[in-house]
This record gives sequence, C-alpha cells and structure tokens, in this order.
Amino acid sequence: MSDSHLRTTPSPTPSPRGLALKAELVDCAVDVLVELGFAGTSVAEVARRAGVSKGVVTYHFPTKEDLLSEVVTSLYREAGEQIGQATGDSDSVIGELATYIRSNLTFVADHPRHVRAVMEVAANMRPANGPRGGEDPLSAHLRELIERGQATGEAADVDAGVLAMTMRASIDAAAARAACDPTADARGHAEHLVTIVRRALQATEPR
Amino acid sequence: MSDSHLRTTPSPTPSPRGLALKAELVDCAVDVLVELGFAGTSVAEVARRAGVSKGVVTYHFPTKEDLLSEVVTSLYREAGEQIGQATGDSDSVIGELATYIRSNLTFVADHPRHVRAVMEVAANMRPANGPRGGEDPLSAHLRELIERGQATGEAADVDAGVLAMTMRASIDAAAARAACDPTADARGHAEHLVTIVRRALQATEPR
Amino acid sequence: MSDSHLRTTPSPTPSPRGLALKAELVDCAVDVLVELGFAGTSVAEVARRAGVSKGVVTYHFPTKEDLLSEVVTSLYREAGEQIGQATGDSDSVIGELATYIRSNLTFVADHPRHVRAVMEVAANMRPANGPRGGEDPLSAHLRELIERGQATGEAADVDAGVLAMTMRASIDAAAARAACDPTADARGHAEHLVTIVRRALQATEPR
Amino acid sequence: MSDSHLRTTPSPTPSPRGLALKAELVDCAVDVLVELGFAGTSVAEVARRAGVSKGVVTYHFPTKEDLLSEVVTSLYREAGEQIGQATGDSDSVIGELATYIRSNLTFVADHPRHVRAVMEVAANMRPANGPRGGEDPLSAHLRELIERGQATGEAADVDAGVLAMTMRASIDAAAARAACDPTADARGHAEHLVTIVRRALQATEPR
DNA sequence: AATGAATGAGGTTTCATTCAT
DNA sequence: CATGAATGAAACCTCATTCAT
Repeated sequence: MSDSHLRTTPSPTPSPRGLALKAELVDCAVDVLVELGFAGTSVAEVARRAGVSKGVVTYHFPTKEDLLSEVVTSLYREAGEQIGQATGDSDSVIGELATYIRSNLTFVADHPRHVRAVMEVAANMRPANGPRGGEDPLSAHLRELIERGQATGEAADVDAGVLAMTMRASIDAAAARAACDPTADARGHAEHLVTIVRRALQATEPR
Repeated sequence: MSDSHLRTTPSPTPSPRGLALKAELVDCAVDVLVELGFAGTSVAEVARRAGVSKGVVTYHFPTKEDLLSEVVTSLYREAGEQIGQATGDSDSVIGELATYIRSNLTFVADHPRHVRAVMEVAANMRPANGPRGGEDPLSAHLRELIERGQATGEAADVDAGVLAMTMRASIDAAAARAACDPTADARGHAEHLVTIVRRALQATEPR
Repeated sequence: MSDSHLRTTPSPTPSPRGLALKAELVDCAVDVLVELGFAGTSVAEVARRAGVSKGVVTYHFPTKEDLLSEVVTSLYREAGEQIGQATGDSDSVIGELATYIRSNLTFVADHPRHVRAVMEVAANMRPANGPRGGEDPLSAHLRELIERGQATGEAADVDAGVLAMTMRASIDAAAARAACDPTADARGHAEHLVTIVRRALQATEPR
Repeated sequence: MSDSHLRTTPSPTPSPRGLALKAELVDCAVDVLVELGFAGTSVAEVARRAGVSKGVVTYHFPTKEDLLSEVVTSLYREAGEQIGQATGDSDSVIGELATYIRSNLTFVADHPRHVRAVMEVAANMRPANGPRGGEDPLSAHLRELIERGQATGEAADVDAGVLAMTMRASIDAAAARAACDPTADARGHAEHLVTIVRRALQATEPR
C-alpha cells in the first residue's frame, strides 16, 4: 500500500479527465486523417485541432504510432461491440453472409469518418516486415463461410476466394464513399450487395 | 540542338535523350513507391536509384507532384492503349462487362508494380479541392453499361450503381493483391469475377 | 508541524521523512548518472527509479541543477567527514601526501559510483561564468604541501605545481577507472602512487 | 564514363568548396564544445557560429554523431602526422617516454581547444555497449614501454600500470588546463613531468 | 543539361518546469 | 506532501526546392 504509487507516464488507472482527453485526441486524429490524409497528418495538427499543445499529445501517446494505433484499436473495439451483438438468420450460410454485410455496413454508416481514418492508416502504416502477401484475414473468414455453404450444397460453386474478396472490397468501397459523401447510403448498399451475393450463390435451377 | 541559347526549363520539343531519362525516372519512382510506400518516397531516393543527382529529377519534374502525376498519367496512357484495343463480344452487355474485367485484370497482371504505385499515389495525393464526394468516373462507366443492359432486358434488375462499385472494388483489390503477392492470379480472378457478375445479372427465371 | 498553514516550498525544518526521501532521490540520481551518463539523466528517469512521481523530485529539488548540485555536495560532505579524520604521519610532508593519497583513494574505493556520478556532473555542468581558468583548488592545496616540504629541504626540487596536478589527475583517473571497472584496485593504486611520489620527491643524493 | 556521376549525398570526391566548409564546421563545433560543453553543443549552435543554416550542417554531416566523430577523427589525423614525425632518443626507454610526453604536450600546446573538444566528446559519447572497463589503450602503450625498460634493468621497479595511468592523466590534465587557460604552459608541464617520471624510474643507487 | 551546395520549413520527440487538485 | 496533467522550448533530422556553376 505504501509503495503503490509509481509511474511517471500516464497512469494505468487513468483519471476520468485523462481518459476523456485521450478520446478527444483520437477523435481529432480521425478528423485530420479524413481531411488531410495519412501523409498530411501530423501530431502538431492534431494538437491544434484539440486546442492543446503538442506536448499534450505526446504525453498521452508517446509516439505518433501510438496515437494512430489507438485510432485503429478503438474502432475495432467499437466494431466488436456493435457487430458482435448483431445476429441474423444463422441457420443458413447465405443468411449469415447477409447479416455480415448488413452489420458491417450499418457500422460504417454509423461511423463513416472513423472507418475512413482507419483505412487511411491501414493503407500507409505498413508492417515492419515489408509488404505482406497472402490473404486478408477478414476475407478469409468470409471465404470459409462460403465454402461451408458450398459443402452443404446450399451455395453454388462460384470461387469462394474471389467472392469473399469482392464482398470485402465492396464493403470497403462503400465505407470510403460514405466517409467523404454524406449523401451516400451505406445501408442501401448493404441491401443491394446482399442481393448480388445471393444471386451469385443461388444454386442453379436443376432444370 | 536547334538553337544554342540557355533554357531554364525542359525543352518544349524534348530530345529523345531527355524522354528516355524521364521514363527512367518514372520507373524508379514506381519502384520506390512500391517498396517504400508513399511516405517513404522522396526525390532523393528516386534520384539515388536512377543513379543521377537530385537536381536531375527536379530539372525534369520541377515539383515532386509533377513526378508522381506522371507516374499516374503514364499508367493511364499505357492502360488506355492496351485496354482500348481489347474487344470482345460487344454485342451483349454482359460480354462487354466480361471484356472490361478481363482487359483490366490482364493489364494489372502485366504491370503489377506500376499499378501498385499508382494506388499508393492515389491513396495519398488528394486533389487540392478537398475530398471529393460523388461517383468515381470508372464506376460510372460501368454503371451506364449495366443500365443499358437492363434497359434491353438482357440484364436483371440489380442495383447498377452498387454492382458497378463492387466490380471496380473487386478489380482494384485484385490489383493490390497482385502487386504484393507474385503468386496471386489476376487472370483467374477475372474469370471468377466474370462468373459472379454474370450470375448476378442473369435474368431470374429464363425457364 | 509547528504551524499548519500551507507552504509551497520544502520546509525549512525538514521532517525526517523528507530528509530520507531526499537522500533516496540523490541515490537514484547517482545511479542514473553512472548508468546513463549526464546526457541521459532526466528528472523523469530519476523519479521512475525512486518509484515516485516526477512532481516529487521537483518538489524537493525545484530545479534539475539543484538535484545534481546535491549529488556533488553530498559526496563532498561524506568525503570531508571520512577524509578529515584520516591522519597519518603528519610530521613529514611526504607522510602527509601519502595520507592524502590513501585517504582519497580509500574513499573512492568505498564510493565508486557516487564518485563517478560526480565526475559526470562536474564534466558537464559548468559554472555560469564561463570556463574558469586558473588552478584547481584541490591541486593548490597539494602544491602548498609540497612547497612546504621543499622549504624544509625534506622534498627535492621538482615543480610543485606539476606534481600536484599529476597527483590529482592520477587519483581522479583511478577513481574513474574504479567506478567503471569493479576489478580495479584503487587501494593498490594508492600504494603505487605513493611510491612514485616518494621517489619523485626523494632528495637526490642523500649519500 | 557515362555513368560515373552518381550520388546525392556529399560527393566522395568533394569540391574544394565543400571541403573547406566541412573543415569550417568542424572548427565551429570545436569552439562550441569548448565553450558550451558537450551537453550545450547543438547542431543549431554550430550552424549559427558558422554563419550558415542548420541544413548545411546536416547536409555535410547527416548526423550529429557524424560531426562529433569528425571532430575526434580530424584531431587524431593531425596528431598522427605531427607526433609521428617526432623522434627523440629512442635508444633508451626513458628517452622514449620523454619524447612521448614532449610530443604529446607540444601537440596539446599547439591545439589546446581542439584537444579539449575531443575530451569533451570522449567523456560523453559513450560506446553503445555500456561503459567499458579495462585499460585505456593509450595507457597500455605506455605501460608496455615502461615494462620493457624494467626488463632491461634500465628502469626501476615501480608499478608500470599505475605510472602509465598517471602519465596519461597528467598529460590530459595539462591539456584540459591549456584549453581553458591561455597562460598555461603545456611545454613547461612536459619538462617537469619528464623530470618526475625520470626520478620515479631512476634505478636506485646500488649503494 | 546536369551537379553539388544550400536553404528553411516542418516533423517527431524529449524534457524541465509549472500547476490544479 | 504528492500526483498527474499540461506546457512550450529546443533538439535532431528529413526533405522539397532553389541556385550558381
């Protein structure tokens, strides 16, 4: 008890004040990313928009990377909460795909700027070990879902990998659009995309 | 050579030598963009790879933006030439869409690095007049094509705008993949995407 | 404790608690100076090692310079106490010199880290009034001792100033060595240095 | 011949202009080191004294460490040239020691500021692998010289390591003094130190 | 046409210090 | 007494750009 007060960096059990400011800084970083792009995003600009000194930013986020990582992480956190509780017809694979698309694009419609900011970061903050090939994990999940449907005969035999990539790409494109264009209708996009996917996977009528 | 007085800007009737060097510089810029990303791309690095002094670069491209614009423009030029002469079944809309997909992804398969470089630039070098909303012109062209097919009854009544966006997004995603992952099969992607689009546009009950 | 109104500077009649903490902070500063060097010594690092917040340090030592000065002063205080009570053959000058060397290097052998820390500070924290020329006071004291011996004929006629500087330099070098290298033998150095000095001061032909 | 003009960093075959400026920058760095100390030495201050912009310094010395290293290296280069051609009585070990002392302190007397600057750098720019214990190589050379004399019986049996350290320390102390105090007499110091060393090594009269 | 040199703005980060609680 | 938060100056470094040769 006597020696429980260490630390010279932000406390692990942060004061509400500090917590609120951190969130505010992340918000400002999102704005800057969306409006000025990754290359145009500087710690100084974030501080300026938050109305604090540059030092405040580096106090809470010792490194620029820390700040941007938090932009990404906080979105994932929110997405996890919101999407996690979205459940649809999980009895059919096509139903699951529809739920996936809808919950994704609903989330996008609710947080267009944050989503765009994360895309900006993801596109530019490359992992240390060079550009990674391989399949995107989000697509991979979709692909497995599709393949499951194909195994049961519920879904037609189109290439699962390509369809998965296409779905993800379509969702991301709608997200990008929604972030820049307030008139864009992400939820409408979802419905139409569901239709497209459904038609693509429709078992061909055994004449 | 025609006249001997000093010029301080690149000749309006450029010498073949100068042209070749410009092309070389663009090539090197592509390499740097692919390997180091937009943020890592500096004039100095391009010059180093080209084996020339930094001054040479700024002589031919007064501004960094000029150089990067040329990276983009030259790809469009090449793409226009190669894709322009690709003709398929232009009697059916679905045939035209297939040709579009195939020629696009064939081009991507042939120039993966250049394509990746342009994506890098496009993602980061935003137009001066803020983020533009509205429909991407490439998607718009596809949408019109689809709508034409729907008008004739050849294509089913899925949302043309969403399908167009989805097609473009799928093509771009495959391009991004191909640029990073030499084992990726852009042409295979094209065929599978054609299938997906065909199924999506198939009139529902031809019975 | 005598009065209960707020104070904003450390109490003039410091509590034992405060005293102990100040000593602890000085100790930590010594550690940091030794391990990270002057340039690497920050208030934050000292606080971290002491397990207190940065504010505690600046509370007890309003200025970084105050802290480092205390590092120096406290060593001098300890040295004064320990060396002051060291007495040897004070009947002969050479005996006094030997005692000086031995007590100095004994002290060094007992406090190698603190000594190193002070050297780090002394080398970098220069007096406000520019670099001081002139004779180092410690050397001056030695010089006077030697000159006294020369006046009585006990010591040979070598240059007292140079010998004094040389002795001090040798002691400091041994101190520096001892601080970095735990295998160094400061006390052995003392004996050998005594021998060297004795030979240097030996009347030439006692015959 | 056509492709012999690479490089975007200072040319390996530098123009006389660049060479002169580099030397000037090193000179200014020496001044700053002497007057402001290691901790007070900033690239900006060096640039200010040289009357050039900060960028010029980092153009010629990409890193602060590069600049300081050059301060050290250039002194060693000059010292090597000047001391290398100093030859004295190399028939006796004591003669060699005297020559060593004299040539060292002559050099010091000729370049007091540069020497002081290098000491400043050496004291603070610690090698990456922590503080190194062990014997200083310069002392080691002296020790071997002394031991050689002892092997032949020319030199008395005082501890060679301690005497070597003491000689080096005395030389360095005189150098430090000379850099700050223009009235200091390094050459005089040399003569008196030679006397001290000679007496210390004098074979005791075999009665 | 081409080069090396120079510039200065701007970026990230560190840090001593101050202050409200 | 003690703390976490905030500040702003200054450090090093990168880089697009300009210019004399």
